[in-house]
Amino acid sequence: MSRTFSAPHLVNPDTRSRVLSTAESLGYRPNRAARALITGRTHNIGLIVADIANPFFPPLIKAAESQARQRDYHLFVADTNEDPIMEEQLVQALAKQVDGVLLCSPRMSNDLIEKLRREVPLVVVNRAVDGLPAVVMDVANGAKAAIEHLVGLGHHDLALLGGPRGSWTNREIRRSAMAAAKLAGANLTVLGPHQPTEAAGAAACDAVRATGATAVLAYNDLMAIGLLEALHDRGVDVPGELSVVGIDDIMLSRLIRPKLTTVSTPTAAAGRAAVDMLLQHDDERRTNALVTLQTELIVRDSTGPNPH
Amino acid sequence: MSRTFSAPHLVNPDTRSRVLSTAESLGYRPNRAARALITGRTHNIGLIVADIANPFFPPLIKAAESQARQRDYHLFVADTNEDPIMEEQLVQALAKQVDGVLLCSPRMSNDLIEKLRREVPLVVVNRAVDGLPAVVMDVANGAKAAIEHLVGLGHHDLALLGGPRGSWTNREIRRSAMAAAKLAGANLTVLGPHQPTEAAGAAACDAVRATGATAVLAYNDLMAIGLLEALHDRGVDVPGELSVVGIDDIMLSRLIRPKLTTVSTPTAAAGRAAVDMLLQHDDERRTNALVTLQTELIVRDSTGPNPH
DNA sequence: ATGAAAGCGCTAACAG
DNA sequence: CTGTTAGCGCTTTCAT
Repeated sequence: MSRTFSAPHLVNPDTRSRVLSTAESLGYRPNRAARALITGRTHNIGLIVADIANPFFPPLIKAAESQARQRDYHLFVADTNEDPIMEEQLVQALAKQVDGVLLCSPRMSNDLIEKLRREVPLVVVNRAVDGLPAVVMDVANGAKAAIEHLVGLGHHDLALLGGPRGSWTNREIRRSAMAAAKLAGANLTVLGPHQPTEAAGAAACDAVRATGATAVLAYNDLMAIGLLEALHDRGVDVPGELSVVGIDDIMLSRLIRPKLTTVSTPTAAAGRAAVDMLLQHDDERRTNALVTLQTELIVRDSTGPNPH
Repeated sequence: MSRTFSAPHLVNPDTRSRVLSTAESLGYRPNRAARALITGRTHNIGLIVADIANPFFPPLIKAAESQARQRDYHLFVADTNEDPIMEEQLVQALAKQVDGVLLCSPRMSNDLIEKLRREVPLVVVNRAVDGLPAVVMDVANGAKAAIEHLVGLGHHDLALLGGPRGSWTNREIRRSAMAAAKLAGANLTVLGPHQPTEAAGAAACDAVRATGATAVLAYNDLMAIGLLEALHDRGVDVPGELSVVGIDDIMLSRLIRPKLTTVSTPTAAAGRAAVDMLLQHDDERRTNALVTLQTELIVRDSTGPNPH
C-alpha cells in the first residue's frame, strides 16, 4: 500500500510495519519516476555549469550535491563548454525531469533566461536577474579591495585581464575595478574578452606587458595562473617586476609559487544556498530574492610594492 | 501522435510534419519519465565518485557527461565522501532512475558489488571485478615504470605512500611497486593506508622521512603535492634531498614547483569508455569485458639522482 | 498508415 | 483507518 511510503502518519502502525517488512523482504523500492508522473515532483535537480573541469566548479557541485541529497533530491550535472546555445538546450532537455535548474555562471542573455524560467523553475548563480532567485558573490567589493591593495603598494598603472563575454561577474569586476582605480587616481587598462582558462591567461601575457602596468587583476585564478606561468617562462619576476591578483581562491592558488594573492569566493556556500533557494516552498520564496555572499581578499606572495 | 517521435519511419511524412509543427507551436516536449515507465529505459546514467572536489575526478565526470549526452543520456552525479556505506546507498537510490551506474574508484567489497549488480547494470572504473564490465588504468605498469625511473637515478631506499583502504588501484600499485623494487634489488617501505588527500600527504611527511628513503612514490598526485608542501615547510629540498613521484597527472602537477614527476592516467578516456560500455547493447557485451587503459611516466622536476 | 485501448507504477480522491 | 478507482504521459498492441 502506497500510503505507507507517502503518508506514514495516517496509517495504522501495525499495518505499516507489516507492509514495510513485506516490502523489505521483496526488495521493493518505490519508483520515483512513476511517482513523479502523478505528483509532478521529480525530486531531481539540474545543475548546469560552464565547465566541470574548471577548478572553480567542483567545490560548488560537491556542495550542491550534498545539500540536495540531504533533502532527498538527486542531481543531474551538465556541462555547456562555455557555449550559450548549449545552455539553452540543456535547460530544455532537463526541464521535464527536474523540479528546477541551477544555472551557474550563465553566458546567455537575460532575455533568454526570462524565457526559460517559464519552462522550469530556475535559480541563477553568479548573476543577478531581476525577479529571479539568484546567488551572487560580492565580486565588486572583492575587485575594489584588490585594486586598493595594489594602489596601497604604490602601483599606479594597472591592468584588468577580462573574462568571457556574457559573464555578469566579468561586468561587475570591470565596473568596480574601474571605479576603484578612478577613485584612487590610478590608470586601469582593460583587456579582453578572454576565455576564463589558464591557456587564455598565458596567451594574454604579452598584451598585459604591453600596457606598461606594474600590477594586474585577473578575472579568475585560472587566468592569473596562466599568466604567472607565461611570465615565468619569460623570466619576469613576480612580484618583483609585476604583481598579479586573481579571483576565486581555487585550491591551486595556494599551491603554486609564488602563492597567488586572490579574492576568495565562497563557492561551496553558493552551491548550498542555490539548492536551498530552489527547494524552499514557493510561498516563502520572494520572486526577487537575491543572496549575496561576501568575498575576501587573501594576500599571499604574488603581490608586492611597485618597483618604479 | 506518439509514433512521430518513437518510430518516425513508419508514419506518413505528411502526417509527421503536421504533427511536428503543431507540437512545435505548442512547445510540446515528450516526457521522458513517462516514457521510461513503459519502455523501462530512463535514458539516464548514474555516476558515483568518491569526491567530486578531488581534482582527479572532474575530467572524468566531464568526459562521461559529454559522451552520455552525445548519446542522448543525462547524467546523475553523486559523491560518497570516500564512504563505502554511502556508495551502497547511492547505487540503490539511483537504481530505479537510471539505466546503469558508473561506479568510480569504489571502496566497497567485491561481494557488495556483486549484490548491487543484480539491482542495476554496473560498470566499474578503477577496479577489476570478475564478470563485470570494468575500465581500469594500467597503474601496475605505471608504478613499475616509476620505480625503475627512481632506481635508474641511483635510489636504493624507496618509500611507497599508500592510498585508501579498499582501493583496487592502491593494491595494484603496492603489488607492482614491491615486485619492481625486489627485482631491482631496492628496499621499499610501504606506508598507509591513508586518505587520498593533500592533507594526508602532508601529514605523512615525517613518517616518510623516518623511513630513510631517498625517493617516494605516492598513491596519487594530491598526496605527493601535500608531501611536497610539507617538505618545503621543513626546508627539505626536492629533488636535491628527496625525490617524489605521483600518480594521475592532474592539472595541478605541472603547475606547482618543482613540477611533479608523475604517472599520467587517461581519466577522460576512462569516463568515455565507461559510458560506452554501459550503453552498448547487452548482446554485444561480454560479461567479463575489461578495458585497460595505458599509463605513461611523465618525468618532470621532482625527481633527481640519489644524493648519497 | 492511422485510431483506439490497455497499462507501465504510482498517488489522489473517494468510499466504506 | 483502509480498500478501491481513476489517471499522470507515454508506448505498445490490436483494430481498422
